[in-house]
Amino acid sequence: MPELPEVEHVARQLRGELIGRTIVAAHVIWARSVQGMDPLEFEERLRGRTVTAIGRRAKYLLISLDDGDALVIHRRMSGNLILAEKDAAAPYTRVAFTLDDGRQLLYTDPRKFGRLLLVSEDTLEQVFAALGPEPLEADFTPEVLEQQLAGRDRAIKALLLDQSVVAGLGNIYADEALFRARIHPLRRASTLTHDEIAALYAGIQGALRTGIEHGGTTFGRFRDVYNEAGRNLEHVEVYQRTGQPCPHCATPIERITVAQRSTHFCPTCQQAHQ
DNA sequence: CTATAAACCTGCTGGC
DNA sequence: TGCCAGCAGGTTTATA
Repeated sequence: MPELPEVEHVARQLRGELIGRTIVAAHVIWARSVQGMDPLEFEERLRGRTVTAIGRRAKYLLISLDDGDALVIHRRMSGNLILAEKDAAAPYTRVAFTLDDGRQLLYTDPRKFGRLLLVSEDTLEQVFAALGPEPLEADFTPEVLEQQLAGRDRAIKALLLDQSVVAGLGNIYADEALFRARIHPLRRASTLTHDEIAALYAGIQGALRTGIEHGGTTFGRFRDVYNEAGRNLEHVEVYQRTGQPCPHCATPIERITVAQRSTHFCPTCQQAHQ
């Protein structure tokens, strides 16, 4: 669920709420939500730490701490970070942090797929080693995208979901980016023209920026730090709009399966062969 | 390199 | 109304 825009939105909210706050206590309720460390050690190392910065890499949220460690959170399918009052409870809370102002930061996750890691700053590089370029950073250019796709013979939709090709796209924004670029999701990457890749580049950035602008896309469970849904669903053009008219040509949107993921596209605007 | 399946989990939806 | 199969935004690992 949380793709780059949803993580970015929450990162921006937390930046205003968490920097300078001290974690008075951490409480792990579902042990497997903590990766690579005993939950007791996780709780101990977090106690008394002050938040110095909030960052994001791909779909990972980073909470930097005053001892040089970073709390890294990947919410996978159903994780949410919610700010709550002192004694408030949220359903499916897996890890709870008590802050020095009395409030709590609750990690909720019905499906238990999400993971929290506590790592030293110099270990971060390893955690992110397999990630491709950050699509909204200045060093991501159409040329970089072209290079990432060069010689690849897979369906373009599958490659957009591959975090080592471009980091941060998920099923929603991959479909949206392809629609914006008018590229059929099953096109082999190696058949894309220079111009099509340029259009795809613009589509990726446009879809992500629109998502961030509207506080992320809530389809199902995504909530922000204030437990509010994202507003981007009404700005989505093809995702989950099977049978509805294409916003560009009114042809009904179709749904197929690509790389085992539901995929939505306009059969008129996104032709299999240009 | 590519493709596919399964695993990790629970909740929701649609069909009967 | 009740039950059950199938599906869900992600990633990793195994197998072919």
